[in-house]
Amino acid sequence: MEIYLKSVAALNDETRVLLLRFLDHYGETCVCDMQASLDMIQSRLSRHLKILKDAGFLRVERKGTWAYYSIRSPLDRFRNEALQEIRYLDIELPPLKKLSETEGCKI
Amino acid sequence: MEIYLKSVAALNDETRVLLLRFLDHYGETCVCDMQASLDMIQSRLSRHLKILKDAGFLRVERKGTWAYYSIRSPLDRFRNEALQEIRYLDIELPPLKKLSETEGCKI
DNA sequence: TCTAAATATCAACATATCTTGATTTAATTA
DNA sequence: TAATTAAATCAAGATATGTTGATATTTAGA
Repeated sequence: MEIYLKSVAALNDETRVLLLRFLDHYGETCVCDMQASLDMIQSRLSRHLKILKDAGFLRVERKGTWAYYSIRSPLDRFRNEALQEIRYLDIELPPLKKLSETEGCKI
Repeated sequence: MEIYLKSVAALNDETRVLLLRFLDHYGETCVCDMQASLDMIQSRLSRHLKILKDAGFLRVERKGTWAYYSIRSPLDRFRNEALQEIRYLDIELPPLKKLSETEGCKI
């Protein structure tokens, strides 16, 4: 029950669906760039990323103070099917702001 | 967004997972037999069946005062994968009590 | 049409989840 | 080690969802 319900619960939120879509589209991104691109409060973003990670959808790699999130690969059948479903949704993605590469984040 | 989020929300509840598992295992069953078999309060059962139906997982057929629910077929890829996932869960199913066929329900 | 049985819906409360701002932790650099 | 930046966690209030008992609806039969 555990894993299944956790992954379904993770999928059951518009913010997290957007995050999955974002990372699926733009690939590995650091938290501060997501924050800038999605105009989302830091604690909120961090919370949802954690939920997605704990549910097996995301992986994190730390590089210094930055944390880079990306979609875990390979995903199992169910999670993959969910991601597929999300690809078909009519969600408008904001442009990616890569602050981290230029002037730094300074949020 | 609508349909996808609705179907995910429907999957995001232990009671509804149990109901899907039950109907997947025993096939078409009337509400009063589910009520007896699962020892579940009527309004609660009715609520969850409605949510599953509205999310595209179940169909209903009325025969007199009885309502027979069953898993809709065919299911789309995502819902089908979810059902598959549910089949692997370690859920103990109660035996099926077919009151409707014998003495009637009289709940 | 009155009654009864099966099911659906409603209202009130309980519980869970999300949002926000504040605080804490971790890593880097002076 | 002190200061700074990025990210994680916490606490409180707001919102959504589930549970229950009561009521309404639907259908069948006397």
